[in-house]
Amino acid sequence: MGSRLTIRPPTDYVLARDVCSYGYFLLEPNEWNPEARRFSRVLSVDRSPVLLTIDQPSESPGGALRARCDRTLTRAQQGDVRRAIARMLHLDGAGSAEAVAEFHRVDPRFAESGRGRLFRSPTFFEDLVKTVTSCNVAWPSTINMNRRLCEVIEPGFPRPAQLARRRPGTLRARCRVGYRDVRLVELAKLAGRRDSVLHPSNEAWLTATDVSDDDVLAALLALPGVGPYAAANLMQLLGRYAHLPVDTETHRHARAVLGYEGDAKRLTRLVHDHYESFGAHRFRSYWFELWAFYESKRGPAETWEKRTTGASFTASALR
DNA sequence: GGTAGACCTGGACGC
DNA sequence: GCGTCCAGGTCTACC
Repeated sequence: MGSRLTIRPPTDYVLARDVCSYGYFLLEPNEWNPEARRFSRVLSVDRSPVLLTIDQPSESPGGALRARCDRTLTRAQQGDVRRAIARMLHLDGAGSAEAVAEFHRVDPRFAESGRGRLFRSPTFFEDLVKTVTSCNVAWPSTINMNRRLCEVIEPGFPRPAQLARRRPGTLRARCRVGYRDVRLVELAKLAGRRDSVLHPSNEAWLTATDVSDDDVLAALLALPGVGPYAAANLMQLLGRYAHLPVDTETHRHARAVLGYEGDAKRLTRLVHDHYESFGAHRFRSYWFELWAFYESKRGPAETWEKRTTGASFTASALR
C-alpha cells in the first residue's frame, strides 16, 4: 500500500516550475516526468530505499503536493521524508513565499514567471557530490558520474558511510569519477565526523542567519575538491545567494547575452560588476537569466526529456 | 599574489 | 576503428 503524505507548500509554489529550475533535477536519482508532470526519486529512509513520487494535482500556485512512498513508513520516517522533500523543493527559508517575493522586489524581471526557487538535493552531502562531479567536465560526464554512483553503490544516492568505505580505485574504475576519487572518499569520511561542517548535525550552522557568508565560504573552501566555483555554488545550494559561481558557462553568458568581450579574467570581473546591484540576490538574478537563455533554445525546462534535451542544454552543446 | 602544468574523462575530429 | 586533441575547475609547485 505505502504511505501517502499531503504537503502544504508556500502560496506561490508551482511544482513543475520550481523542480525544473536547476540542473540537478536531471541528475540521478532524480526523475521528472514531463508527461505526467510528476517528480520521483529513491530516498534512503533508515538506510533502506523508498521510492518517492510527488505531484501537484491542482497545478495552481500553492496547490497541495501529494507525496507517495512505495512502502508504509512509521510516523518518524514520515517526518524524515517531509524534511527531505522540504529541502529538495526548497519550501522554506530562502524558498518561502516571503523570500521569493523579496527577490522579485529587487529583480522584478522574474515576478511574472514567479521564478525564484531553486531545486536541490535532499541532503547537503548529495549537493556537494553533485557539485564536485560537475567540476572540470562537460555536463554529460556529470550525468554519467551520478548515474554510475547510483548504479554501483546505492540507488537512492550513496550515503557518506557507504562512500567512505569504498576504495578510490573502485570509484574511478566503476563510477568513472577520475581524479575525483580520493576527494570524494575524503569528503564522505569528513561527513561522518562530528567536528566537520559536513556532518549532518552542522547543516544548521551552514544555514544560520547569524553566521556570516564569509565564515561559511571559508569553511567550504577548506574542503577537498572545493575551489572558488564549487564553494560559490554550494553557497547558493545553502540558500546564500550573494556569491556567483563563475565558470565557462558564465563566460559564455557574458559574451552571448550581456555583450561583453575579452579574456576570462576580464569577463569574470565584468560579470561581478554587472550583478553587484542585486546584492544578496545576485545568484538568483544571474541564474534565472541563464536558465531563460537555455529555455529560449530548448523550450520550457519542464518539457525536457532527461536523456535527450536534459543532456544537451548547456553552453558547450549550444555552441 | 599570480601563473603554469597536471589531473581524468569523453566527445570531436582526422586519418 | 584508432589515435590525437581539447574542454572543464582544482590543486600544487614555483616565481
